Amino acid sequence: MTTAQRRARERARRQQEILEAAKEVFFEKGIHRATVDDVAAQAEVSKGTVYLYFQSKESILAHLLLEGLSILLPQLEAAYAPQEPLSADKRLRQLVEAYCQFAHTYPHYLRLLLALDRGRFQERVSAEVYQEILTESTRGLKLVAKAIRQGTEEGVFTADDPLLTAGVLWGALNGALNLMANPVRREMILVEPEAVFDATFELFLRGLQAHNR
Amino acid sequence: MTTAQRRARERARRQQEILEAAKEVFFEKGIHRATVDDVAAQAEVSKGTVYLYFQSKESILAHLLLEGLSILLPQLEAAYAPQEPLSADKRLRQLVEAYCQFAHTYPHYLRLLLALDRGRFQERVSAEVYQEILTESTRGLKLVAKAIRQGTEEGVFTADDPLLTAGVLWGALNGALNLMANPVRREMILVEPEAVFDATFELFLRGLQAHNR
Amino acid sequence: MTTAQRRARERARRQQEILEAAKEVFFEKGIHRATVDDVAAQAEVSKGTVYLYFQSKESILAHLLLEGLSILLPQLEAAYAPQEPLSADKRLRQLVEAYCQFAHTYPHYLRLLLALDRGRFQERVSAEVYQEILTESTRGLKLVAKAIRQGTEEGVFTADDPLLTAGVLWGALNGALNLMANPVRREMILVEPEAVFDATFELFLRGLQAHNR
Amino acid sequence: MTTAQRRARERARRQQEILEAAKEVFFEKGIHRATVDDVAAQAEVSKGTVYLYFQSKESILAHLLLEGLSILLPQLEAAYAPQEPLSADKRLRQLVEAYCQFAHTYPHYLRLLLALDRGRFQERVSAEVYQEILTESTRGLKLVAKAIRQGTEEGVFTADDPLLTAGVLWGALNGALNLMANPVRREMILVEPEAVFDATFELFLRGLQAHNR
DNA sequence: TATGAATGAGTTTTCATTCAT
DNA sequence: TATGAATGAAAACTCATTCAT
Repeated sequence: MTTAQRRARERARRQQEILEAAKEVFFEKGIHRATVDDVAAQAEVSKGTVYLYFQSKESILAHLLLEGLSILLPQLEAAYAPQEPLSADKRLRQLVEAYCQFAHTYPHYLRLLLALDRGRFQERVSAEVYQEILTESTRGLKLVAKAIRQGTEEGVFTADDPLLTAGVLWGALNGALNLMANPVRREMILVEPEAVFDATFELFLRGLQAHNR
Repeated sequence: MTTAQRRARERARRQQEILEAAKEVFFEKGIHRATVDDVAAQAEVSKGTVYLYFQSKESILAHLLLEGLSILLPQLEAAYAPQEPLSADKRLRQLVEAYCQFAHTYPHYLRLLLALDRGRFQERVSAEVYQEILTESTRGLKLVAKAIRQGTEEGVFTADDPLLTAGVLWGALNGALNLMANPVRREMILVEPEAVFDATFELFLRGLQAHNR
Repeated sequence: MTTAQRRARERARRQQEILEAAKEVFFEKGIHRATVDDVAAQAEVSKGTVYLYFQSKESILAHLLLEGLSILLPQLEAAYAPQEPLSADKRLRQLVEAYCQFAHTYPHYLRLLLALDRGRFQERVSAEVYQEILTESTRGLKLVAKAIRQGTEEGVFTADDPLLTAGVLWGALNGALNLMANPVRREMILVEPEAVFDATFELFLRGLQAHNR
Repeated sequence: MTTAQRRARERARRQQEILEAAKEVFFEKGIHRATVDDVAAQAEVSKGTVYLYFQSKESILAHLLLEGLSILLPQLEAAYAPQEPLSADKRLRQLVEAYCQFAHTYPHYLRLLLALDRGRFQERVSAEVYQEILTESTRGLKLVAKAIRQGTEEGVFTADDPLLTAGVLWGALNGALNLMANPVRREMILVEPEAVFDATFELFLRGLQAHNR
């Protein structure tokens, strides 16, 4: 039992070490250019060992993604502050601020989240991991939806389908982030990235509040 | 003279054929997985011929992108309808509908546009092509900004910086499209893609119109 | 007849133009890196035309080589000065000086001559051209041999086989030129190229003159 | 420890095997026409494996060159016979004979040495390997220079700059070898290669000994 | 469990040469 | 005679993944 436990802990630690190395390498060289060799070298293990802990390069990516979500979600939950008596407006604002903060503090994780599309995750990743990514992502979205629902119940927001509206906000914010992540498009807009992010939320909020009409 | 003309036409046609083949292949296998070999095979020419018409794989992509823009832009311009006396509201709505229409009719081009980020275009593509992409993209955005400016001048919209606001709309709509393009996220929202797109615009418009406050 | 003549002249002129272009391109980009396309572009003709006048890239090279020889040989002949009453010593010295001069004035042609080995001339070039290269090269060598023979007849040189001795001189001088053409070896010797060339000849001459044992 | 040692030995052996295969292939097809695929096939390993042991095609060449030098140099050193009391004349003769012997026994390595010019070694090869080539080459030349210096000190040779004179000899001998390596030129001289080599040295030696005048 | 050697298909790109017009 | 589009065989190099030890 004890041995089994130590084994499991050892294994988890090693996996974490490799993940840490992958993070460094992926973020520095870019996901495409970084090779599994690079990851192994950075983790100071052999390439074979990497494959002992992860079934594929994509799988490493998926775990990294999960890690990003595991950072983001507590922050969103804290921002939502379920136990405090807060206005829907404030709640939403705090959620968005938390996301903005996350985008700013962990640009690499953000890039991963935004690029979620890319990899052939579904094919190359174990069903559990894929499921977990889905669950975690949804959790975030549901917090937003909950804040919106609160607003509609309090009569300050107008939204028929809170989950859809949360999706709209989520998409719009990501759209803003995506837009400004691209040099071509940045040349088009000519303001700092944050301005677009903020403007997006303000506009969205105004739309949400415009209940008459 | 006639010979030269025919030559030029032949050349243009062949280039178009290859582009068509590339479109097929890129859209079916995905940009990453499709190879120049695939393109050549699809176009029923040799690989060398492909390189006779395009300087690199990225260049093919860029031309495809340009083609997409050359479809989208006239539609946006028609939607804007400069010569007609239209309300800003209507103009904006028509622009967004045109974009939605485009997204629906040419999902492949859309994917290209949304994926613009990827490639290292700037490095692998002739300066002219890159410039053209930038110019064309900007033209679309400026139409949107113009409609918004008209609204502010007419007192129906509130927007300090029309170009920024246009960027917000553009980003938000793309965000919606992106969101729904991803199976993971589609599973999260549980409505059809168009609904998110429409909801995004309606919310944005309401925000724009909420001039008091 | 006249028409045929003009045709022939036209053809010769065109061939010369292409050769000129090839010279420029080969010497600037290096023989390996220069392509037939480059040559055609420089000559302002189509690639097909190049192949109308030369059977292969190697053939162009061979003709260039021939051109180099056609510059070098008159100079060697002038240096030999058959009609003047000259000492063998002087004659030889003049020949070597002429070669040194040529090496200095036409480094590109020299490179071609020294690299004669490289190409698969014999296979890719018409028998006539190959024969001509051989004949021309031999003519130069024979001049040197003649000067040496004169010296042995006058009793100032010791050389059993003048042609062999001429070959030795020729080889030694080329060896010196080759040696100094290479950066690795230049770092080894640490003097200017000309010094090695001159020293080679002086040593050779002394050896030639040391007739008493 | 033992494992590591065996690994290292295994690795060295494999590298040697590939080098052996490369030698065969390069020497048979010529350096230009031989491909890395050929080398891999000859070594009966995959192409990837070749690149596991050598960073580039040029690098293989460099190692081959180094191998040739590692054969030649001990023979030159033995020929110099530092501990024996020998006349400079004899020493030099032995050095040249050793070189001739090498040229005869290892014509392929010789070809590599003579063709050293070609490749862009400096760019494609690790600095260490390049340095080593330079060092080894220089060592041979210095032996020759030392013998010449001994001769000048003993008053039997006349040479202001022994290193330069050694370069002259080295260049002349290589020139002779080069000359006879080429079919075109061999047809010109009409004697066996060795004769030119020997004649070169004899003439050089006589020049060196002609101290009066 | 850990290693790292081995794989080999796959990638983009080049270029001498041919040939229909 | 001149054109230039088309060819397609190479070529060098990469890298995710496997597997014997």
